[in-house]
Amino acid sequence: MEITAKFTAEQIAAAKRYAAMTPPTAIDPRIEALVTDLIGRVADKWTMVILEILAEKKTLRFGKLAEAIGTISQKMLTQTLRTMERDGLITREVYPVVPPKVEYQLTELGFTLGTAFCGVWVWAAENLSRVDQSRQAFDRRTSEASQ
Amino acid sequence: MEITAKFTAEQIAAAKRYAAMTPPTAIDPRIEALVTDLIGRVADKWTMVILEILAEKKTLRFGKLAEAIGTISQKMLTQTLRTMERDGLITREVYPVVPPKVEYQLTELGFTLGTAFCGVWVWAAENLSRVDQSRQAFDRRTSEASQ
DNA sequence: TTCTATACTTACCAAACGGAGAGTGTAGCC
DNA sequence: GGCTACACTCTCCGTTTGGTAAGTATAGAA
Repeated sequence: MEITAKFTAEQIAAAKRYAAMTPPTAIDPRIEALVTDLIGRVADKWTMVILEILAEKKTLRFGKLAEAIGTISQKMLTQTLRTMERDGLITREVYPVVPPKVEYQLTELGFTLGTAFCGVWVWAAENLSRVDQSRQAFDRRTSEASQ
Repeated sequence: MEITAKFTAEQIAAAKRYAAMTPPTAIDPRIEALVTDLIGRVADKWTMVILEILAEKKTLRFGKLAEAIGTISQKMLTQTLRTMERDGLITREVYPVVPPKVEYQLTELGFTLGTAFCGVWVWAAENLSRVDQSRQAFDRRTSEASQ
């Protein structure tokens, strides 16, 4: 699988270890709510993309990051980076020069989150065509049904 | 401006191993876009919760599912379930009785996705307090800075 | 003096999200 | 005849999201 080249063998092994664990049952609902909330914030499109790019490129300036992502607006990039910094996923180093220079890096926390997401990424890559086929079949069924 | 938190020697070593093991790879951007898109759709709050509940309870009717989730609106539940069915994550079995009876189950695809997400779930549970501390520190820093 | 580079920041606006609440269909019970 | 159960389905409407475009700050080059 091509996509797995993005991750180290180590990361993939870690993801598989996680995956082998049975999902936790009976959990304190307050904790559960917090975890769900955290996942909700962390699991958005741009956060994942940035996590992935920074895992690969190590250190990037704002502009280079924007370039690497390709389609993101400045506003969203700033916003996402700020949130990630607040959550402790990345570090933001400002050089007091003109024109400004700011470098972003993953923290260890960000790195481990990337590792955890690795499992989802691999799943998505492996099952892309299956999902696609399922969607097509579904759409065919529903359009027939509506006639 | 605050400057970076430093990595431990261990983390730096890990990062170096990681760097050594990860040659820059070129992935078909179309595949990448599709995967990102797929993850984006699949990684939303309700999908994850439903995945989790169905993994545990195996088979549930619409009403019981709503009850198990607790806070979801009918509209969102219907919508999320329909999308998941389209993506091949769940099956929807309709019994032609009155009043209606509909049962939902995970497919194998849905089950494996739940498994993949388990890693993120575990990460979130393990790092909840670290993220929380990071946020508090960040908020303290920024409120100081704005005075 | 004017222009350039860079990382934002702000204002504005359209689209999407998502909740509340009412409506739908119908077999069987009272 | 009227009521109930269940799984939707639809409408209205406030909130959130996210894009575009313009503005900010300032050292150094031309």
